[in-house]
Amino acid sequence: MYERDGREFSLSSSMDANNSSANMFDGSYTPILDSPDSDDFSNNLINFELSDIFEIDNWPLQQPDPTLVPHYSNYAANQVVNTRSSTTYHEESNNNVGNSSERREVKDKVAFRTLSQIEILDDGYKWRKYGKKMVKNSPNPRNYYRCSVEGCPVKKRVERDKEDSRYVITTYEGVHNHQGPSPL
DNA sequence: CGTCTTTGACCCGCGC
DNA sequence: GCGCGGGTCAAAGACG
Repeated sequence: MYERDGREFSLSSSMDANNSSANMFDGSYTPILDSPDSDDFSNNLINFELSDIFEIDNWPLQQPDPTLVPHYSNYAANQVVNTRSSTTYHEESNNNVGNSSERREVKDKVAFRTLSQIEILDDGYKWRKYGKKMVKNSPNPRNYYRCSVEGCPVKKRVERDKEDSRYVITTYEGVHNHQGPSPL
């Protein structure tokens, strides 16, 4: 359970969709629209709003392309990554050691900061959690997920913004090597 | 019974 | 070399 503003609510993964107590989320999905332009695509909002794409470390900060916002709001990570890959930061493996360079050639990273009360935002892919760490200078843990599809290199990190825990920061790394957000 | 989560241990890079 | 912080592994447990 997660507590905020005196209320408490549960954190759910897509795996919990058949949880009989699903209606504990009543009222939690209300989109918060802080941009008047967002009305056009507010119907696409599921249970969060993309607030911005933000700079991590020394990534170049880019303004979100307004035409892509509907994609963002659907949290279709593959579309976002693919769309931005040509202009976005590419991590290069300068430290190639031996033959380890194959899996580390170029990775696309994209980070979202979303206003959401739940942390596990269903982006259509199936994720397997493989780690959880407390991060320094933040009261919130960071969760590590890998795409469940065998051989798919995509990972994501999910944590709450230490500055404002109403926000969830999700960082995707890599590109799915399989089709479709519903591989199973 | 297979799949996924949990959680402490382990690894590794980096700064001192 | 050592400690710290971030990321990952993997055994054990939970769960459907």
